[in-house]
Amino acid sequence: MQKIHKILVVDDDPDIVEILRYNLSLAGYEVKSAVNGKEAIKKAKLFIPQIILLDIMMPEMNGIDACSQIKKISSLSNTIVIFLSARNEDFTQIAAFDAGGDDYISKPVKPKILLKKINSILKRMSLNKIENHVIDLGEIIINRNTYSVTKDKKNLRLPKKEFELFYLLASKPGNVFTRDEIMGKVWGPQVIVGDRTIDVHIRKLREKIGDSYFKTIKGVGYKFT
Amino acid sequence: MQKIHKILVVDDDPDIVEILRYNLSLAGYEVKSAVNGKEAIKKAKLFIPQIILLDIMMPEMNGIDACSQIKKISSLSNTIVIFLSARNEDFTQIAAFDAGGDDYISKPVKPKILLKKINSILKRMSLNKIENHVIDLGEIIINRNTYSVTKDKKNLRLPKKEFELFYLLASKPGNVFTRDEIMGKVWGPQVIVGDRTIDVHIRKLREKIGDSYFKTIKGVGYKFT
DNA sequence: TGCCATATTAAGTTATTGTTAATTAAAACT
DNA sequence: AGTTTTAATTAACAATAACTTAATATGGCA
Repeated sequence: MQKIHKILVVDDDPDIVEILRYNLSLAGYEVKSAVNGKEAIKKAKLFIPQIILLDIMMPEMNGIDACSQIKKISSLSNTIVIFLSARNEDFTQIAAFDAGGDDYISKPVKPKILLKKINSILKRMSLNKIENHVIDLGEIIINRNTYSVTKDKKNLRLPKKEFELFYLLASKPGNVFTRDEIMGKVWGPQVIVGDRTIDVHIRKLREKIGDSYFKTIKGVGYKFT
Repeated sequence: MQKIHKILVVDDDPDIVEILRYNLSLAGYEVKSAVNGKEAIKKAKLFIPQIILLDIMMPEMNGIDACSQIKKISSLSNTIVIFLSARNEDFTQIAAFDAGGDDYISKPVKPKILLKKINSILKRMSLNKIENHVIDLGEIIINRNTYSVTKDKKNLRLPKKEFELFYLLASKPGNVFTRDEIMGKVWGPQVIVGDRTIDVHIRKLREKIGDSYFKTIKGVGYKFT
């Protein structure tokens, strides 16, 4: 699964933008650019990059102010801001971090090292996501890739909704999921179904997996143990 | 819930270790140190720090080899390695990233900037974790995620209102909550119930948790101690 | 001592969930 | 496309757990 990562390069110096664009594109990234803070914010909102490389000294709006704004945008909460700047005074660097910046690299930028750094950041970001869609609880194994549940070495097939519900509950054993949470995650934010729908699905799970695994917390929700 | 983060400082120069230890400790981190790669691996396994600050040139085992080893240890999969080195050649930096390093900072290290950087890394790391609504009072643990109360290692289940009431009182041990406050927070601003209702719930808590924990302040309210 | 706030118990009430079966919707097969 | 099969949802009612209240008792404090 080779995901194409997106990078927004922000610098008022077209030469630097070009150098970065060239190197990053060559490395397989999707690159867009902006020439000042204002434009950066506008483009970031649309582009939703994983990484923003942000110069500090720019006309219209400087990088630090831009970063402060960007960090407030919820759709960009997973975006990393890396400052690139020739200004190496301590106070500038500190201001950069205070504005919510994730890293600070001094110019001149060495493309090879920048690439390594970006690579390591992206690696770490995707590590945090659960790649493995398998929940192994010893006697019960839930496999999302095959949509199957194995209990005591016997395989059983669950219909979609039942599976999703089971998968959700089993993702955090012991944790209570409210009906609203379940509704939102299994049925989606739009769908509205009757009150008893969840109950019935729980009932089927209790039938198939075992009564004792599913606990009702009245007035709150359900949990799997 | 102010979590104490752990940092392992690895450098063969005792002066540098001292400077870092001083600054990091002052900033509230728990610091341990090692003088070479071998020792670093051994201590990291036991200490499980969030961050390892790793010098490159050291006797016994250099930082790059140490990092390679560390990155293979599954209990340290959430640990970030930041290289600190005076060797600023490109190939050393690249080797550092290839060894799985997460960042590279050139010496001399400026403590203030290092702290900012560590701060930003930790902030990003803890963003991924779910908030834990847990009140830990030693012998009693109240967990809102699981809606369960553990007393003397025994688990007991409380119905919703009882749980909410207990959770509220235990959120500030020793603090008196007026009946109005309790009403508002447990029952909500709309709901109006009789005066005895609270008493009854307190009674049930005293039954289940222990008489002595719940003190009545006549004419005022209740407190948990 | 007598008042008033709180305790206690049990009974009554409500809210929430469980269950079964029937209905509708969606897939899977000819 | 039409039929069969399977899944999802809803409806109706039952069961139960949780909550509230009423009635009465207790206890602290002026």
